Amino acid sequence: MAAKYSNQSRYTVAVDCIVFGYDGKNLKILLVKRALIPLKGRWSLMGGFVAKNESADQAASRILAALTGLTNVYQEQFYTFTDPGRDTQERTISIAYFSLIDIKKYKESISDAYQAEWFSIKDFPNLIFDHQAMVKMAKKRLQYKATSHAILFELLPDKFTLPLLQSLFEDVYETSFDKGNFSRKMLSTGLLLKQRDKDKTGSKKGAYFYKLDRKNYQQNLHKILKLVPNPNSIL
Amino acid sequence: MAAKYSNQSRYTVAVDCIVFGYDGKNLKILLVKRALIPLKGRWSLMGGFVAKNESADQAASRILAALTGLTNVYQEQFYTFTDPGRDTQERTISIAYFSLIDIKKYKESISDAYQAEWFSIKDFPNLIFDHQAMVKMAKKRLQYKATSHAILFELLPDKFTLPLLQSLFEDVYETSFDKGNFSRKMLSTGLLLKQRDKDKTGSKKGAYFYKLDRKNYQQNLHKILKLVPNPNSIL
DNA sequence: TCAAAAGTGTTCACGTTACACCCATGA
DNA sequence: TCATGGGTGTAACGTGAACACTTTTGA
Repeated sequence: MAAKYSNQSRYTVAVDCIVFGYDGKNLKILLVKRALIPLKGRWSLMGGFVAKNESADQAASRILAALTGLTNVYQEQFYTFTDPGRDTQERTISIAYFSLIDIKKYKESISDAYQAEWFSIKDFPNLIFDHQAMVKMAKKRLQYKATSHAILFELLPDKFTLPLLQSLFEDVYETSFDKGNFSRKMLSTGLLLKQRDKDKTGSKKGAYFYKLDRKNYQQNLHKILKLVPNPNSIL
Repeated sequence: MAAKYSNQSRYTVAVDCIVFGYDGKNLKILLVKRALIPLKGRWSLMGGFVAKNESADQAASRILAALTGLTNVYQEQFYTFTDPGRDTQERTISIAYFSLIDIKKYKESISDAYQAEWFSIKDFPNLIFDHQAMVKMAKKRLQYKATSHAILFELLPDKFTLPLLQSLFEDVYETSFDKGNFSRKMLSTGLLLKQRDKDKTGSKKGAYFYKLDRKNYQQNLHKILKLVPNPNSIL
């Protein structure tokens, strides 16, 4: 075995996940009741420690899969929280991730091992440690990233309508957009494939379903800037 | 003393700094010869361990100050590297920061304790561990951030000319801009204060110096999107 | 037939681009 | 005086915002 760095402190390293979902009306986050001492039973983000032979990315995937049953989920590391006193039990570094999942898929594959619940991002309970700050930052990052990257689609079902997409954007940016301009802009990206069928639950006329064109998705991602109208006034 | 989390692994936590500078011609990074076993003497990023009673931000400031003598420097945490095998000595998490400094101020206050040298971002030696990946990612983040935030000014002296500013942007984005459009866009931000004197080293006519309006800087930051012409084709 | 939501068309204002042009000055 | 880089003017173009208009269909 190799020698170690001498005289250096070592800390536990955790991963915490802000799991975003969208129920058609509100942007939501998934919270769990903490299973560990201290603060056992309090609401917190889903998290866990980074094990010996895995990276933080792998830990985040493992933890999300344990909670939701889902794999191949959009996840992004966005900030590492290191305040010496942030965890009252012992010094712990936390690498924070946010995840975007289709809330319906979650319901199909939920694990009951954790007491998990969805809360509106606008109204959720007090969280332990610095988890409140994590949520706040995650939302900002999501807003920032989504101005120039087509990631919000990850929150929707495979088939979705333009009005639904618009209401998602409106909720994420807490504003409203002109429907005509919104639909033209989205369609101009070339990322959407129009389906033959319509969703008739929202109106009498019905709105066409669209699917994300996953083939061109990766290639077109870099072309898409300014998906959001008026980002200047928002961010 | 509080109880600890049992059965969890603990790792050393380091900070690595990508220090950017601009000499008037090329974007540069500051590298040092590693002082520690293993790989002692090889080129690497400036780094160090996060001590018991400091945050990673504080560690990054401390480490940068030790190397450059500079405080109050623009620094930004951008990614945490966690691959289990990234450090060959023992498992170490590294929180990476990039810093933007005025290369001339550095020369005034350099510490000789480290064997440090500036290298062009386009041509620098092989680095230890995953430091190569860190530099690559830092450059991308710098490009990304600077499209919408006036941070590149941190690389320039207090007084600078528009042609110099333009050549900096051109070097960062590896492209060229129309000088007329560039100057109008920069001036339209309201961030630049025209000085009475000119820089005559670059031309016979001379170019006016400008200063950053630090008073309105913070207030205007959020208003400025798309400082870079044609970001679509670049990023 | 009418209300309500989906979707289309059109105008106007503005910002960006490309490029021509003028300016200042040291050699 | 002329070459050189600094700086200004401007017409053409494209895009986004606003809003009026048409379409569809269940009640």
